[in-house]
Amino acid sequence: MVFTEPTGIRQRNFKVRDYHLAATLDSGQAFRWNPQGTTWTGVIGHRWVRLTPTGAFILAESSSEPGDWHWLEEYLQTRVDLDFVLQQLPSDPVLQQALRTHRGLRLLRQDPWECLASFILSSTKQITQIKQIVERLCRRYGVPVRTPAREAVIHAFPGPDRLATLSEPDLRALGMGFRAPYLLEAARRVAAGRLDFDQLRQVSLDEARAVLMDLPGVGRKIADCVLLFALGFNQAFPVDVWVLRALRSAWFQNRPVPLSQVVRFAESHFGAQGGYAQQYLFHHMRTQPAVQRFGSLT
DNA sequence: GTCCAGGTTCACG
DNA sequence: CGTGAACATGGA
Repeated sequence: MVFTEPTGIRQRNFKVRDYHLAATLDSGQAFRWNPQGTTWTGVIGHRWVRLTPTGAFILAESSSEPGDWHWLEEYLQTRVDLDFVLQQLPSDPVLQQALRTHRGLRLLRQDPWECLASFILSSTKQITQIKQIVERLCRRYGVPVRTPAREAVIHAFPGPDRLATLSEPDLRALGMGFRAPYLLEAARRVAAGRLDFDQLRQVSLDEARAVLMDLPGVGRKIADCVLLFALGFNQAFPVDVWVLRALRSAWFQNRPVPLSQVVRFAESHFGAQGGYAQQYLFHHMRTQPAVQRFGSLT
């Protein structure tokens, strides 16, 4: 069912099962979604998008010609059978607690360039600050996106070709500090075709990770974020400070285990769909008061 | 004013 | 190879 409103907005209802839109869009995977009540507004590619969960559906609105809407199903991963995925995860009580609490949280499938650039900017930044700096970058260097009447102007994420023309001072002027040269080099490498995301999808996890980690400012954690949130490597398990805390606390009895050992453990222990486990644990750590995070276990 | 943030790099021992 | 400090900036 597709129809057009007088304002030029195209709408479509997507039937979904087990889809927690708020948790998905607000769990630190993507940084450009803003809530107004239960409605979320953002940009996917060059399209303004508004999403509203309504029972068994997600109402999607776009101001640009949406075509068959496949781009949105791909982004939201609405076709993924969540039960099939989650049943592959270990039965550890702590993990199961997080799965129950945030049932319906999904991994998105984002644009690799936007994902890489955003996470280069994420290092030692709070999520609110990451959103701010990404927004500043889009407003300054992204092209305006077609928006419905009365809606605020919004910009697409600037492509690598655009950022590659800038200088380090240009980027530092946006307040990204020591991350500026990292972002610039990434943009240049992608713009020049020396980093090809389509190629990364064809190789093994280890090979793709090595290519990403060859970028300055991209270590294991940021590489795993891109592998998981954009390239479809569901085994990738980014370990940041929050997930590190969760793992040390629940799987290592709070012993000061080295980060490298925790990382090694995580990827083998959580298996082929470990990335989903990681995202549930991360969101759980960030949303639950410390005392009730893991039920009676801590 | 202090502490810390979805880390990475580099210089040590 | 494991550890610790430096790196910019600003929110809480």
